[in-house]
Amino acid sequence: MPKTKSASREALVDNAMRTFWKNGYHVVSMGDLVRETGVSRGGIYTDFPGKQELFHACLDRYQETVITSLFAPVETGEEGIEGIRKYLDELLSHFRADAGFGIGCLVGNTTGQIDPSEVGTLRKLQEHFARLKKGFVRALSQESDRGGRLTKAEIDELASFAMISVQGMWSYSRSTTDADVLQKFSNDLITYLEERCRPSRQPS
Amino acid sequence: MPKTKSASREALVDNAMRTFWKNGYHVVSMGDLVRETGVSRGGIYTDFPGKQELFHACLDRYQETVITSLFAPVETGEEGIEGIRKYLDELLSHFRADAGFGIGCLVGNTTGQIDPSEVGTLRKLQEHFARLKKGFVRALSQESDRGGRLTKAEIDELASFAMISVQGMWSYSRSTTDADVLQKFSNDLITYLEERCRPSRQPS
DNA sequence: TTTATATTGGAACGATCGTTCCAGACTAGG
DNA sequence: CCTAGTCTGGAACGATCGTTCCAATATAAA
Repeated sequence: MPKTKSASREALVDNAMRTFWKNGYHVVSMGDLVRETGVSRGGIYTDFPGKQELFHACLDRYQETVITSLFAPVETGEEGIEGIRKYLDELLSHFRADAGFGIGCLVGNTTGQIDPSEVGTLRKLQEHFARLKKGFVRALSQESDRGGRLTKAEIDELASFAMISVQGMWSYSRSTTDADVLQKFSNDLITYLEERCRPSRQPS
Repeated sequence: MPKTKSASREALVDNAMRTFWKNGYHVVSMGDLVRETGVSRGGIYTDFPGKQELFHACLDRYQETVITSLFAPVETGEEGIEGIRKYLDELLSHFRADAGFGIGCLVGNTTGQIDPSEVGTLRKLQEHFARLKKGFVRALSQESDRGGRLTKAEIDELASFAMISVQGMWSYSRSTTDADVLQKFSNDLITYLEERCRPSRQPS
């Protein structure tokens, strides 16, 4: 029983993920996927029951590869807010590498076009946001342990703030070519997080 | 020559706007629009050359009605950051009124599914973001004149930060039913803006 | 009422959608 | 060589898309 799959089959999900990422689920046709992945219609349908299941696999792959890589400084690092800064710097260098309009975040893009009744997709989006928030909680806790005095509730709230703000940054990146604005946004966010974590600040 | 258009024709763009807003441009079919607007196919095509032009009219209507109303405390008020707070409060009450998943911002949702080569649509999105930023610049300038010491560049940067963050808030509102998280986000954003505007804060 | 215009609802068009199917090409082992 | 299993490329399906068209209907002016 020959098991060797062709090279194109190995990259099926990766290439499909990029296509969905750039153009959006509903715009991408099976013909587009055949062209962009180099896999025939028959090949795609032997691996996946349909377009939606392939898309779900792309969302999973997005988590396993893109997010795991980019989010590592926050998710597995030990540097507190500095890890968040490194995460944002990586996002910005990706944007600059595109040299034009960004493609945003696959999950964020999907959020704006999802029917809430598609619970399967919706849950994947929610898991993504929960993952980001958890990472921020982790990094902010490290920072707080280093001398801050934030309560768990305050850390939780601040992590949500960071997650939602970054969501906006990636949404906006799809309609601008100005890397400076995104860079300054990143700087401001880090500034805010640092101020909130520093014990020096005292409300009257 | 009878000029009176039927009541349904008057509301054509309004109802189409809500349908696009909730479900997204590519998901909404002409059949959906006929059902949701109560206007016949023929009627729609006498008023607009096609689906895309109707959508553009919806984006314009969104600016004229929704944004003009919600953004008024920022855009025409004289209350500085307090105007921004009122704007965010209105957004939140709209979200709570939906009692479920929010529908986000029509422009934000479109951002995630637009092909950058559709320059007509893209420019409308950019004009929206520019409008929001301009409003925030206005409100922050009022606040700064009231005793702050921000430079024009700092105000500009802070306005961009607010615009992008709010964008994230609305994107996230489509995948959550938790109004508290959005409320806290709003509070945090206002807190940050106030801190930056207050002259009392001195970097070492 | 008659006449002219506005609007409807639905049939119908070609294009394209997601999906199915399969004859032929390819690959590896005997 | 032959055989068995895998994959391709494209034809073809029914459904639905945006769009066009028009006979029938409703409306308002004369």
